[in-house]
Amino acid sequence: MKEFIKVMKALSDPARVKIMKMLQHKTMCVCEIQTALDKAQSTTSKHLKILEDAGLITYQKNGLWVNYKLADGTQSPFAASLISHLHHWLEDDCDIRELVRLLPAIDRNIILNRN
Amino acid sequence: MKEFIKVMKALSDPARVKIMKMLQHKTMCVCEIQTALDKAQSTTSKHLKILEDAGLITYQKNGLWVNYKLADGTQSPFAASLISHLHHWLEDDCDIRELVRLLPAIDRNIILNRN
DNA sequence: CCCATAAATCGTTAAAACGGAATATATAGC
DNA sequence: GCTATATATTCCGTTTTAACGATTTATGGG
Repeated sequence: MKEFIKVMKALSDPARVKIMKMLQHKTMCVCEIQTALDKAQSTTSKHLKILEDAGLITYQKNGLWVNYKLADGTQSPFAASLISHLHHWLEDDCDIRELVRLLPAIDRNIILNRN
Repeated sequence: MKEFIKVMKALSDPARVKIMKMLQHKTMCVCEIQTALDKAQSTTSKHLKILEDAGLITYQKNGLWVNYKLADGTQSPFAASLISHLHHWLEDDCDIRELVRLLPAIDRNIILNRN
């Protein structure tokens, strides 16, 4: 039950759902996600931790960057099921469409003014 | 998005999940649900309203009684999907098993000391 | 070793959620 | 219309959640 509640709670916040939908399209680092959500860095980091604790996302460190991606669902059958449903859910949601449209422009090198 | 969040939030509370799992076995009135959950009447009533707003349950009035049952999911595709998954999810959860085991003994007439 | 920097954690505040007691509403029986 | 009663709503205290700024941690480069 606790595991189930954890997954549901994780997906009960619009910002976290947006993160899931973005990661469906590409792996992203914290600063990219932060930019896309237009939230503080600490806030973004906390959302990511909640999703990770629920088994919905995983990360891979690469130097200073931490790259987040969708989990494969092996940690939790509930997470697995919801990850796969989310792939087709909210595809025509207005906010999500706009977010996805802007995704290609969100790049760590552009955000941090580098080439 | 709002509709999706509403469904997820509704299923983010153990008491509400328990209600869903009980209604999977039988239609129940508020006082029966209240007894099973061991919560105050107002608390129970509020949980039911949240589930109903999310399109997860419906009710039918019969005199003074209000009989709640699982929704058919026509109101929301998210609700529909989660209702059907819940049927097999948490079947071996300890608390749920115990709750279901006690279900046959939970009857409005017994609760209210009649017959 | 020191500096720069991406991300995580801590401290605090405001808003929302959960709980129960008390009250209001609605229906059945007389 | 009056009473009894099952449920809904209101009020209020407590806990949880989300947000941000500030600080800490961890890694790479000089």
